[in-house]
Amino acid sequence: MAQKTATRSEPRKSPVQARSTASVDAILKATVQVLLRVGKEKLTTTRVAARAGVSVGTLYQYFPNKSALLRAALKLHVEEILAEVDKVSVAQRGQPVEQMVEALVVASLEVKMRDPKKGRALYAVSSDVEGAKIAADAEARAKDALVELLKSAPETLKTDLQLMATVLQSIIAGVKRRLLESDMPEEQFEVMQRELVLVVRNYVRACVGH
Amino acid sequence: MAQKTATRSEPRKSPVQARSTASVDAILKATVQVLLRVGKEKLTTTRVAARAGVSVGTLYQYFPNKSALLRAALKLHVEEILAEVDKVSVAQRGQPVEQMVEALVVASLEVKMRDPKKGRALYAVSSDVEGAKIAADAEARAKDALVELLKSAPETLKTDLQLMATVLQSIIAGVKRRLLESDMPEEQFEVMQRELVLVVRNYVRACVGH
DNA sequence: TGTTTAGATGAAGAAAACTTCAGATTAGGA
DNA sequence: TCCTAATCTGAAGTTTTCTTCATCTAAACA
Repeated sequence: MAQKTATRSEPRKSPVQARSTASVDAILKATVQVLLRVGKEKLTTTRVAARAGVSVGTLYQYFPNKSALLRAALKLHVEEILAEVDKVSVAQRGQPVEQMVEALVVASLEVKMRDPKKGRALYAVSSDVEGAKIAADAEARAKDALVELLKSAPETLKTDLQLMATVLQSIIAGVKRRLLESDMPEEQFEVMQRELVLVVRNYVRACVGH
Repeated sequence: MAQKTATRSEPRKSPVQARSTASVDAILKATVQVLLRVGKEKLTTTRVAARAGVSVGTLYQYFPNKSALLRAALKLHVEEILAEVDKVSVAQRGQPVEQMVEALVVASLEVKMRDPKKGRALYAVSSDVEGAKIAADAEARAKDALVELLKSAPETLKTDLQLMATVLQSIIAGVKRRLLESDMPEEQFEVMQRELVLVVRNYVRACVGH
């Protein structure tokens, strides 16, 4: 008996020629655009294909189904952000903790705010079970990186680093989301950022064994 | 030409007899249960009706469409939580700020953690455009309440109260979400809560004009 | 230039839900 | 008890979207 719930996840075919790579890129880009314009509910594979300037068939050549397409788009976005924040992590290695977390805050908010609409659109996708897994995975990796970063600090931290990292992540994510959801003016953004910096500085200061 | 996109939002009919009220309640309860068991993607009106022990027709008598049904369920949940947190707000009126925010943190986390699965299930719904509006609305009201609460504090706060309230909300929400999404053991929960209390205490302390 | 392989197409089939409505049931009052 | 209004039922119509596949086009290469 053939398995009924096949639902493959892997791409159906790997692009080898240039034009196919272009197609995949266009499709992924179009996915975000459609998500932005009509929302997840009314996103259809046909619509995505049309926007990408290809036919549905082409889409299905690279993505086994709609769900996989959305997941791919989400993953791409998440990885991009992760890479940016990682960059900051590397740059801050060995610096004083307070400076570290300030840089982290600035970088985290900046990245998200560069394209708030994209963030919001993809955020809807991540609420699916599959999407949540991707987001959780990225968060876990980011946390590991943060722990390593904290380890490199000159100060002795009396709080458990795992815990600290989780708290910092949660706090930053909370503010990030708030900024995303309420599209506030640029000025409000900076005020919030300053405030968040204050919060995390105070927090890590409290974690330093004197 | 008749408008094609009617999509009414209001209930189709108001319950007047006891049995219809019971039906509505059952349907709303069933919605959450189905959401929990099969997720938003596979939630169908028929399935909800079946679980509620009524027929689809009955469901459509009170909810014009699936979307309205989900919205109603979300609203109910949000209002319940809001009411609980409001209760704490009233109780803390006039207390020192640090105590206030501690109570707020405890209450916020406690309420959400009482039924984490329900929270997570409904959270998926709120990512829809309509759902986001409901959540945002509730958050705005909660913020107003928080501002009032802060006003009643004996200390003089040098930071703008609107800003403070927003920051506090964002931070608490961030941790709340983290706790919801990663179902951690009870012990981890308490550690996080303690840490969050530390964070908000430090923050409000910094906001007090000495 | 001819052959082979990768890639693209889109009409059509299949599946899944939503939503309606005409008729059956039940409750409450006269 | 009988009548009316409220409520319930669920099969069937409608719509929507996913997904496939036989066929066509373009690229690579000898």
